[in-house]
Amino acid sequence: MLQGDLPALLAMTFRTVMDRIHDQLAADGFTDVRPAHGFAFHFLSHRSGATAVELGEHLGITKQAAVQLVDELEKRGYVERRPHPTDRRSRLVSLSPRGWACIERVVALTRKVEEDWAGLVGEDRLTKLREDLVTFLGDASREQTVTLRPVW
Amino acid sequence: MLQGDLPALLAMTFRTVMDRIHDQLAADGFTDVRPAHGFAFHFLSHRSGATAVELGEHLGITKQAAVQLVDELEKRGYVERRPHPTDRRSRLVSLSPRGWACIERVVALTRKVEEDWAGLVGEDRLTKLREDLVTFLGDASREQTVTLRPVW
DNA sequence: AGTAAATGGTAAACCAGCTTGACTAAAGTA
DNA sequence: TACTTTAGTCAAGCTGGTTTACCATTTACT
Repeated sequence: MLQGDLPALLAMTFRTVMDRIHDQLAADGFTDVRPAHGFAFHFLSHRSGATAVELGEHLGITKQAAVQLVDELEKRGYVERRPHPTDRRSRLVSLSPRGWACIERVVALTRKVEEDWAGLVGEDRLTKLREDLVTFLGDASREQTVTLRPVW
Repeated sequence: MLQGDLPALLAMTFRTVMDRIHDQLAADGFTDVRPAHGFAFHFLSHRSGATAVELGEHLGITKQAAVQLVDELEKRGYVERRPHPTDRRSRLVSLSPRGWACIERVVALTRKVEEDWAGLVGEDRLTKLREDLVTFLGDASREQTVTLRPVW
């Protein structure tokens, strides 16, 4: 192991990070969150008060699947729903205190990973790595839509 | 877009590469392959003649799921099965000519991606990027098992 | 050699997380 | 006012896995 082409290395590295964060999250009592939830959290943390349809569009899933996901997150106490102020068909979804606590934990754990990596290769190389990835994505986005979504 | 923490960048970059390879593969007539198949192909290309159980272990799925996957790949002409020479319970799975053609195409497309990336940031930085990822994986493998498997 | 345990594969039921398609009710628009 | 669009619901179905149980063969042990 510990070799292979660049795409494989990217996949393994990402997988490793996800496993690590997932495990530590579980140790902190957040046992019922899947990676897909993380993307929902991230979206909701930036625009608190989104509709299920908007969430679905962002995650690249149907509105039905999005509603189902929100149902689940609501049942587990991570999000809250309230009636839309002007549109009586709609309901606004936002993070609950527990949801905020979870995403803050994820941010902290992510930062810790980056610190560890900086310790291994140095701030300088890590910065360049980040820049390079952004460069690749910028190049790709000329012909493809670049999204942050479940990988496969 | 085109920002975010390092794990998100890794995910987006990987996803972008996979989408690109998947699309180009489809353009070459390999329309019925999923990413998970790629891992099976990679495994089989290195040790031609593996059992379904071994494949399952490598992919991190049950043997039943592995057999199902092989059934599918056989039906689509990517792998062949022959009786195991010494163990009459078992059957050996290996890549068919079409399977080989597919994986060779994947290798070529992957190489093309890496060339494009080298063109964007230079051979030198790309090499360092690769080294850094290997470093991260090496570090992680002290406490976790690092595997090349579906990401989530 | 004889028997028990392990192993490769099969069969069937089930499940999660999505999809498609048809629908209701509210909102926007001509 | 009438038509179209939109947010969400309901129900059925699919995919890619899992669990449980099983058979047949091989391997290990005495």
